[in-house]
Amino acid sequence: MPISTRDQIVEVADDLFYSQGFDSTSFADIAAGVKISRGNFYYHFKTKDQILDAVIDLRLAKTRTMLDQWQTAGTTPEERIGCFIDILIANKSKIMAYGCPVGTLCSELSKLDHAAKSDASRIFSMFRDWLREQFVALGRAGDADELALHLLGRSQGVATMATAFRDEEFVRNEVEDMKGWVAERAAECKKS
Amino acid sequence: MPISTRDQIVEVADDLFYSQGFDSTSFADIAAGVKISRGNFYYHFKTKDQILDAVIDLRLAKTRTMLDQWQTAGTTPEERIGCFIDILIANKSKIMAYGCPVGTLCSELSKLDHAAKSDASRIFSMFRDWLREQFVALGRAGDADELALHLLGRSQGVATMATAFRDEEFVRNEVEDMKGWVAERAAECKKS
DNA sequence: GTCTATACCATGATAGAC
DNA sequence: GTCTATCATGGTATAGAC
Repeated sequence: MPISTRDQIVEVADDLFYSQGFDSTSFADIAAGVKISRGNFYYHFKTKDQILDAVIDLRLAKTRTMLDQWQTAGTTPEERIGCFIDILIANKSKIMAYGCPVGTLCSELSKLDHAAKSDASRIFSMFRDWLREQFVALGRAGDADELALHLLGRSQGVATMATAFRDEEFVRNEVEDMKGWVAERAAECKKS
Repeated sequence: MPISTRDQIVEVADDLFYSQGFDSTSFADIAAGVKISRGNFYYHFKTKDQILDAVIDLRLAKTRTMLDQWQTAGTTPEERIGCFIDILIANKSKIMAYGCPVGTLCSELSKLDHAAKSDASRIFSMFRDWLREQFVALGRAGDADELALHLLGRSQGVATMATAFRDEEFVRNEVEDMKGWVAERAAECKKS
């Protein structure tokens, strides 16, 4: 089954919104990426905001798929949380160039005071909810959400610093430190 | 002494680049903020990049002043590091709306692949160097730079999450946690 | 569903009067 | 140093032929 033009547009827009930012990506950029005319473009999407909505939906779906994969990839909650932490390594190059796709989109939409900013933060919520479940499974039902937010925040911080300093060693160190932190939370729990 | 038009332009541009982003702030926006015509504007700055350079210089100077104040405001390294952590509380409202001025500018300029992106990261370096000195003074000469980067990263993560979730309690919790972390680093040191 | 052509506006930037 | 007037470009968006 060939990929529909609409889906191609959303895929290209997804990439460009990440690498160039939402505001500075023009319809012409996207049309050129899909190799269609601008007129054809408008047949599929009437406004730029509609493309943004579609891109956010795509990212939500991709995130869902990824979380489901991690759910089966790891045999313990600690391993599954490790899958989350490891995306900083797996996507290192892109993160050093463009930051975290979720964090930078949320920040940009906040500055633009864009209507879709709460939709974008739902991608974060998806990670947050999944991480919270993992911490609950780890036996930390009491502070699972707090721990989830903390870890999400730390990964964001690493991404921002990686973009500013382009320091691979820092990323690796922080990833190890975060994994150690998770192990400590797990150990604290068994103790009590 | 009245403030020069040039300085007013840079001050207004600084605010707007923070609240709206660099790319989506137009010359018209800045001119309107200073209440001058666009023609007058071009007398002072020929290109948008020149204003960005001036804004980055202003932010470097403001950061320098702030760091010098903290240097005398705190009597111990731990207290001085506390001053850094407390900006998350002091600027909470703006951070929830627009993120960290340094982090979001670096991220935006990276996506735009702008020539000034390395200049912007020099603001981060200024914080990093100052924090490193504090950790050295705390007796952590061996891993001072690593600890400085870690703390800088954590503050960035808190800022990004604060923008996405607008959760004041999260910010307060993280601030307390970061201060506890600094106290632990100090204690580890006295022990050995 | 895809194209060309085009309207319209905001923006970065310039020229020249005062 | 400040203004008005103006230009060129590029971006969003629409109309209509194929």
